[in-house]
Amino acid sequence: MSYHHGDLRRAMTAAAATAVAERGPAGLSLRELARLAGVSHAAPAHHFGDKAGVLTAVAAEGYTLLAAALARAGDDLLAAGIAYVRFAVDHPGHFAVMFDRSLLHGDDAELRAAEQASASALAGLTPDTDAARAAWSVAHGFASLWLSGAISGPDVVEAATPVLRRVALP
Amino acid sequence: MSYHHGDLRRAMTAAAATAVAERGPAGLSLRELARLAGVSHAAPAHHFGDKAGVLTAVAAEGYTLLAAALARAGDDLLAAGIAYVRFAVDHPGHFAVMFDRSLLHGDDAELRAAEQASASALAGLTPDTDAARAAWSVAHGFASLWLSGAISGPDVVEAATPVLRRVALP
DNA sequence: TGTACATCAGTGAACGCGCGTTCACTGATGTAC
DNA sequence: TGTACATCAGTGAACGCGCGTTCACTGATGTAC
Repeated sequence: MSYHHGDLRRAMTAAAATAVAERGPAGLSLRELARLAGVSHAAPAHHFGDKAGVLTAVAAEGYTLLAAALARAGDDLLAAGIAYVRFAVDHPGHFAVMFDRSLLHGDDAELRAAEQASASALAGLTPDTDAARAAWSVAHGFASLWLSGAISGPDVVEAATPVLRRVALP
Repeated sequence: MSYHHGDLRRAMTAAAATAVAERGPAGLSLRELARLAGVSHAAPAHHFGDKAGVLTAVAAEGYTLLAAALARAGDDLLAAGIAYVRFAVDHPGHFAVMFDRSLLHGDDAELRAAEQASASALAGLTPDTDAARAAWSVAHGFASLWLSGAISGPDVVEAATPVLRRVALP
């Protein structure tokens, strides 16, 4: 690795997401992040300013990934719900950070844009607000409970499908 | 206030719940907790051992409160859902800590008993696992999204009712 | 093709701070006699 | 009723540690000529 890392910013958001997935947002420090990325302890601040800056970048990345996953599901409520749960389980570090505004720079432009993208993907699923909220709530709740270990089983999708179907059907 | 506080343990869990509600579990330190309770910095360790001990006590209290709230709802799925959401919104500090096992002493006897109590209150609502999971998921998801600000409105119960009803109806 | 220079990503030493932990202690309470 | 003693809740000084922040720096890259 040369003096100029080349893609340090990306390497650090990836390391941050992994660390958050393992020990929660509380456990992350800029110095640990630097260690994980194999870089001096002052480097993270150079790119992100502070810890909230790092987590904001992770959250923005998360919203972008989520929006893409939802878009792939088209207008099928059940498929979207499964995509949502799968996203949360596959990217627990991103998921943990996305819905905790107190950890983020809420006015960050990149974050806002990414949020907007996934919000409209969600809203596009159904014109009925309550139906959309119900679909979002089950998917979000199931994902959270699964991640916390409160609901468990051999396979997430298999466990989630019958639960999501109770709301997805018209 | 005398040398012996008298009910310091209770005062500290209450202060901890408030602090967690305001700034999240990450923001809490034993020294801050001592300050909030107006007591020397070594006192919290005397009662709880460490930070996880404090949060475990808060979580146990939360599960006990939740079990009581669910019991009051009887076997009405919708009423139970509303009670769940209300509990989360009224006790955000407890709620934030209850579902993050990494913050707790998972083998604490008091915690396990309280969890057991609210688990059986939940399981008693319906014999159908998927229906119970769906009800739990919507309530949990709605409460989480509301607390994060992702869903908002003038009144929680008013907003939650039509959403919960989509799952509560047989 | 070669040299000079600007830019900026990343370094590393230094600092002050809040933290958790330890430990000998002190003051209040309850109990035995 | 009074004294002696055990218990334990809470104190406060001291410690070492990891943290974020600052800042003068160094090395790599790109561009002008």
